[in-house]
Amino acid sequence: MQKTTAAPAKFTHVQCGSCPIRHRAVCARCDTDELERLEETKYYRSFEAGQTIVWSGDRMDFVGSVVSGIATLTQTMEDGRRQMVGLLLPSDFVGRPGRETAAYDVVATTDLVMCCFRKKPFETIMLDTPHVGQRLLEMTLDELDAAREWMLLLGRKTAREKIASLIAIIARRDASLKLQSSEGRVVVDLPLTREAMSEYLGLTLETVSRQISALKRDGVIQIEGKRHIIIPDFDLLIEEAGDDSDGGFLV
Amino acid sequence: MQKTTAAPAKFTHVQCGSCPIRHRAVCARCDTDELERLEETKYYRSFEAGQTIVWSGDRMDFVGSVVSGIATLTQTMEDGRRQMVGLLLPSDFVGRPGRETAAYDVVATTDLVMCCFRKKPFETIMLDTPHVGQRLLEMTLDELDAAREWMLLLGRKTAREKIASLIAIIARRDASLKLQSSEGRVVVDLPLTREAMSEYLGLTLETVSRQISALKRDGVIQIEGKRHIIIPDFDLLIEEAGDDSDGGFLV
DNA sequence: CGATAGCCTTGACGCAGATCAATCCGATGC
DNA sequence: GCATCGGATTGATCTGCGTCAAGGCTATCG
Repeated sequence: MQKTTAAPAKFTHVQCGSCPIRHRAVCARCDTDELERLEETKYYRSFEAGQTIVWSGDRMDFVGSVVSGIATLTQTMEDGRRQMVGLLLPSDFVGRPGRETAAYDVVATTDLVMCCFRKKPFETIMLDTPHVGQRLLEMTLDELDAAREWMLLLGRKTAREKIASLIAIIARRDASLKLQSSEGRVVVDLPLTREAMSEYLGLTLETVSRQISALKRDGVIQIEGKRHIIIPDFDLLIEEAGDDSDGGFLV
Repeated sequence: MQKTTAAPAKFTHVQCGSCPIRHRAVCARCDTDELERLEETKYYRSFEAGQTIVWSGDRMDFVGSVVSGIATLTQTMEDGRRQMVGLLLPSDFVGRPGRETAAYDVVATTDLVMCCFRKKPFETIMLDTPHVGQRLLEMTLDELDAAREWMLLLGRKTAREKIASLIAIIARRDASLKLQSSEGRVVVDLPLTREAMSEYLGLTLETVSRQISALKRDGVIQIEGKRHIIIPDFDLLIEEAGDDSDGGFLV
């Protein structure tokens, strides 16, 4: 057993880059064997596009993070109205330590790979290894900020603004993963169906479709096929989104 | 200097019952002097109804929790549209450790007392004293759940359902503080103006007013004055709220 | 090749909630 | 007493988005 000492090293103990554990790379305080214990319980799971990972209310005995693909968290009312409340892109975390059952439907909207830990051992590690909890707190605070931005969108934005916002959000997340902006012009592949977009935005899918057509007609975006979108002027899109958050492409 | 040992004791080191520190009561691992260091930086602040505590974007060098009164977090778009994104009742926490400036307008909607800590020392304590971070993680996860419930409300509920939901939410929070339910019949004092309610719900204040009148007309609620509400049958209110979450009065 | 299925688009129409405007009610001050 | 002011109510009208319905595009399969 050895202590890792001193300066932040470019060193990732856990190969999967998306886990909260990743943060160890800049933590000089944790024992290797604590992470090793966690490693033991780690496993990967794959899901097909459209597959439901857990239903709201069902037992959920793992936590984990998305390695590749897209998943969504969705709430459903008795009469079937659905609202997406979480969009999980690669590196996002799912699962609440300390909760037995899922609070939302978790659905893979594309083919998906997740990196999972069984919940019990994960909770133990969290208690023993402060920086894991600290990392998780950071991530949760980020989620909360995103949720609040999302609330503004749901409560006050028009359909057109909602669509523009969603495209911008995905473009930004996309770019922060695989840097590809070339001054103003940005390209995105929407990873969501029109229906999924409508569940994200609190609209119907017809309205989503109409507004996308409108943005296209007005030259704010160009479309190839159904999902491939070219944004000639990102600042213009941001303007359409009615966003007061700083308009830069990379925040 | 002494270690607190062994079993969870009914013991609150910090008199203010609302701090994240409160959790120490059931933590056997922290040094008293760590908390004492924190105590040193603790101070109380009072605000008058209507006073803005910080503006979005301004420097915010403290964190803290509400002791008494109500505060709100609100986002504003350039053209003035406003959406509330946080409702802070007694015991709720404000402020993100690690962030320099406020991300939202924080406004006292009633006379308010807050228990504050300067941010820097608080962050230090958080690093040194794991259970404080753990408690904060729990609280943040609760906030996130609340935000997601709120998103369902904003995205999919009708005006009538939104009003019923808000009344139920406040009644529940109220009751969990000062137990006062008497089987079915519940009494609440709304701590918000119609305008604040409209900012919470993503509606106009006229619609709020109309829907409250409608619920009154239909016997779902009774009203004395402007703000004092009697709910003859809480289950009926829950039904009006379209809530799938378990309908019990105390969750 | 045509048939089926999933996803998307477009049109016609109706309604929930926004907007604009007038009035009311209770508290506070002179 | 009356005037003022902030909050709340109520009415009349307008409109953005939902609803219902028809049809198009592309991929997959027989």
